[in-house]
Amino acid sequence: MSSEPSSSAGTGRRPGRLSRDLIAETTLEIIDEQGVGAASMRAIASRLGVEAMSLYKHFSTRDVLLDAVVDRIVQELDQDPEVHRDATDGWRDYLARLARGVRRYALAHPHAFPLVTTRPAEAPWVNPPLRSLAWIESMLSTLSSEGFDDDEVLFAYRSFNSFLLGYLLMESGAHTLRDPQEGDGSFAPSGSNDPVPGGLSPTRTDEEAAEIADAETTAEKIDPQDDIEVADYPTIHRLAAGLAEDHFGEEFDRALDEMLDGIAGRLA
Amino acid sequence: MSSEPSSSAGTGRRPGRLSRDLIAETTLEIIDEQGVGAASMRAIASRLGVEAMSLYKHFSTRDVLLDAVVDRIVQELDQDPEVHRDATDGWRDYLARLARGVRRYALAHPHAFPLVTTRPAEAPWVNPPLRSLAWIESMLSTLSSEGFDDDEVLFAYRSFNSFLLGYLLMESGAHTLRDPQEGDGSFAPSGSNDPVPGGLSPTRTDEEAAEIADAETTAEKIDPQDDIEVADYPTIHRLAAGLAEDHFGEEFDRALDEMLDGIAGRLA
DNA sequence: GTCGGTTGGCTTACGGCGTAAGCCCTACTA
DNA sequence: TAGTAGGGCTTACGCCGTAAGCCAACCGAC
Repeated sequence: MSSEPSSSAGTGRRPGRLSRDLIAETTLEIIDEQGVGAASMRAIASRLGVEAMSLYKHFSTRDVLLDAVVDRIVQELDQDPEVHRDATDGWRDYLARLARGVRRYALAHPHAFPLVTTRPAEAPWVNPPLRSLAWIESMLSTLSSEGFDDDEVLFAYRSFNSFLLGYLLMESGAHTLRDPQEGDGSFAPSGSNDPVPGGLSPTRTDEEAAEIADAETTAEKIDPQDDIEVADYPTIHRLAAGLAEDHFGEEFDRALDEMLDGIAGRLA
Repeated sequence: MSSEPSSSAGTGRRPGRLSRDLIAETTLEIIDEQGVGAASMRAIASRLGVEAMSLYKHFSTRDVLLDAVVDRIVQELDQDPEVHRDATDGWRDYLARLARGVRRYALAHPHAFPLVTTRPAEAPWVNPPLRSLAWIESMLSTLSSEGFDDDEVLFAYRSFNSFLLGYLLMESGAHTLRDPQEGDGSFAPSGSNDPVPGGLSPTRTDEEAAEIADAETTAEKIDPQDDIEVADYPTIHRLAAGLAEDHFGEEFDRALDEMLDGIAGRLA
């Protein structure tokens, strides 16, 4: 008696409430808020006020659903007014706009970005972070029509992908840290010959791999840089402040420019 | 009566058989063969001839075990004779050797590499693919002693990380594809407005995110490039052969060189 | 030699997961 | 108005990570 906004009475079972889009959107919400691991079929269904098995009427498998979430993220490029579908202002402008669009969606969904980057592709050249045949086609044909020969197109494609992949994974990774936990804040030595005293180590964080801690409220407690053994890692300690600083914004544009220079330099 | 090499009889329960190292090594074996998702506590234990709960005497949690696996991979750098711990032949040689060492371990463990790249870090600057305080210290202090000022060290550190991350994720991703499945080989349109007919879609592949199909024997069946709608993606179709080609080896060295040029160009 | 403690296995059990199978109400179509 | 298909629900299975506790084998002290 309280919640049905639309037509006839409705026992709460009205068909058609669910749809692929609605499910994928809700899943993305959960991932953004609590990480990939929290997006279980039961959790997604429950947020939709529905039983888990109902989702299977729309997605044959959780993997397929996650693929749809990835698609949904990538498709944010279609809505991005800054991103152009063709090179009206030259290939450089086209690629720069595309790159900034990708960065925008990567930063909008830091918990989901590892999904975009690591989910296995259907073919070896359907690369993250584009991951959509339509956008790949757009990029290849645009460069082609800008006078790139085939080798140059392929070189640009691979440069573009690996640059964005690396930069954005680094940047989004820096924002989604492991849960720092309460008690001892010491790190595992990890690099050298570690005898490992006992069972000191972090806690939960993720499940399979790309799952990332909730973080939400972290970001302050991470700085006790005196936790690190100063004697063992003097340079890290000296540069700690610089390492923690976030120049990603400015540096991205500069690095992007250099990557584009590299492409330009390869043109005949 | 058959398998005990060492001391007294042994009912098969002799303590000390298990160790952190042995467990981590076995886990890495399973991951290399069958992907991260296959490395369940029960599966690992069973390969060791032991019950799952016994592993918890050595690792408090599966996550901690996976961290140890990542450490183990990164520590392959320590054994790599091509990688030097200091810049006896200059910083360029040092970084190039380090980069090639990282590439070596990335390609040696393509199923595990996404784990290295996406596992949340303890601090925002403990970046993949180095992920070890000892190696980070080594790199920072080496560059420092080579005359880099602090800003230059940090710039080099970030360039190095993001370059390797992007390039190697692209390369290892190209080798670990989704299971192509038997029946219809058509892709999901994914990019444009896809109405999506029914439930056609791939099968199993992964679990959380970084899990990747077993692949082992794939790599042949991936080429039916006529599956792609030629009309919709003419440029992809035209470039399909080039896209499928693998120049990663040569291109890595060239791209690495350019990245190092970029660092050199930033020096005062 | 015996004996207590510690170590490193094992057993049991719980709740959550993805999902196969099948039911049944509702809404649309003829 | 009957028939049908779609979209929910229920039940159940086998796997997962792991908490709790048990017990044999070893080890150092007497």
